[in-house]
Amino acid sequence: MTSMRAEILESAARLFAAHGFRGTSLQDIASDVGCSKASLLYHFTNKDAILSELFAPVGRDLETIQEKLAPLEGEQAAREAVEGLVELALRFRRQVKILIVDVDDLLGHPELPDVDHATESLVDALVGRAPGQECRVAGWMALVGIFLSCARGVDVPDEVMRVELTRGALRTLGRPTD
Amino acid sequence: MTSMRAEILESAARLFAAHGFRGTSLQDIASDVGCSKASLLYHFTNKDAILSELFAPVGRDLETIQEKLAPLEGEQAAREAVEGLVELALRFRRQVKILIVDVDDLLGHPELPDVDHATESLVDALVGRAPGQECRVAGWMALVGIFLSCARGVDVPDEVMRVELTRGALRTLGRPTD
DNA sequence: AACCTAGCTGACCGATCGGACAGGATCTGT
DNA sequence: ACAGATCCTGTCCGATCGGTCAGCTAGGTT
Repeated sequence: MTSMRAEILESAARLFAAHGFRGTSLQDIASDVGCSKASLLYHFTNKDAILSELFAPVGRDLETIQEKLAPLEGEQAAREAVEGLVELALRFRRQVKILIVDVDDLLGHPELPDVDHATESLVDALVGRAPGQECRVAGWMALVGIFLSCARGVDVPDEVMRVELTRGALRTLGRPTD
Repeated sequence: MTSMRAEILESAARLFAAHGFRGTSLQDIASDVGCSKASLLYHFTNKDAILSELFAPVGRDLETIQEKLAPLEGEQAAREAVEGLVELALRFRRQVKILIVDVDDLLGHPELPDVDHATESLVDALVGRAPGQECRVAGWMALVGIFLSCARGVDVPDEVMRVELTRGALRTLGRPTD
């Protein structure tokens, strides 16, 4: 049997995905795991800590992407940023197994790493160099769409999805796919 | 001064946008309006009714789009569907003034018109005819992105946005823009 | 004056929330 | 056998939730 902590995280991720963070009570998680609510609060200091731990890798990955992106310029930067975000989205889906549902609710959560700001910086870096405001909006669409697609748990093999998302995002950004 | 009902709807829309449906209490709305919580429940039967009224036009518009889409085929259908959704998104932003934040939370709400199913049908009709599954995912991205862009309140003039979104969505769908 | 109605409110309700805490159960090292 | 640590739970708490209800107030009708 896996550890209690892991089970809690797994259940929490699934329930947060299904009903949102605010829509999932500690009792809901405890019932799903099959333990008491107090047991949750033994392993995690509070409800926010559960969410925080689920999102920790996301914050780190976003930082890594930004660091890799910083010295680059132009089309290469855009391409790498998109691929980085796709990578992140895929890992999000495979490993952490949390499916973002009420995205903005989560992003605005004070306990989380500053995903919102990090993403905005990426988008600025990504589409700021593209001609006009058109690509800015389209870029937002694509990037938010990437996360949302993963959030909806679109049932597509990872490899296929990777290519699709990368191409789709680049296409939306007004760049040729190859 | 505008009517009490209108003020409640306006405040509710703004607060739902800022903190989500579950994240906004009746007391929050009442404080924002400057009336008592009981007054809200005099004008609306319950909290769900407020949300329901805010979303009513969306359900009607989606039905209209579907009806117009039904007899069409191929590329024309895709184009019209996208434009219809853009139209909807713009009206969403201008008139209703509600900014969808926790999208899936709202879409899954039992009191709402079946926006989720309607949207899915549209996406199926829209990208089902495109070659392969690639466009399916990309289509999802684009459409969800359209709503999300409006949800984020991207500050772009309507006319510009309309063109951008239409082009962006069509481009993501793998169709030429003109 | 008397009455009715629409709009609104304070007080209250049961349910549920996140969280605190003391203590039971089990295991390990001595 | 004993002690300590680890893991887990039942119980309780204050706060807040959505919602109910009796009643207040002001304006119009008779």
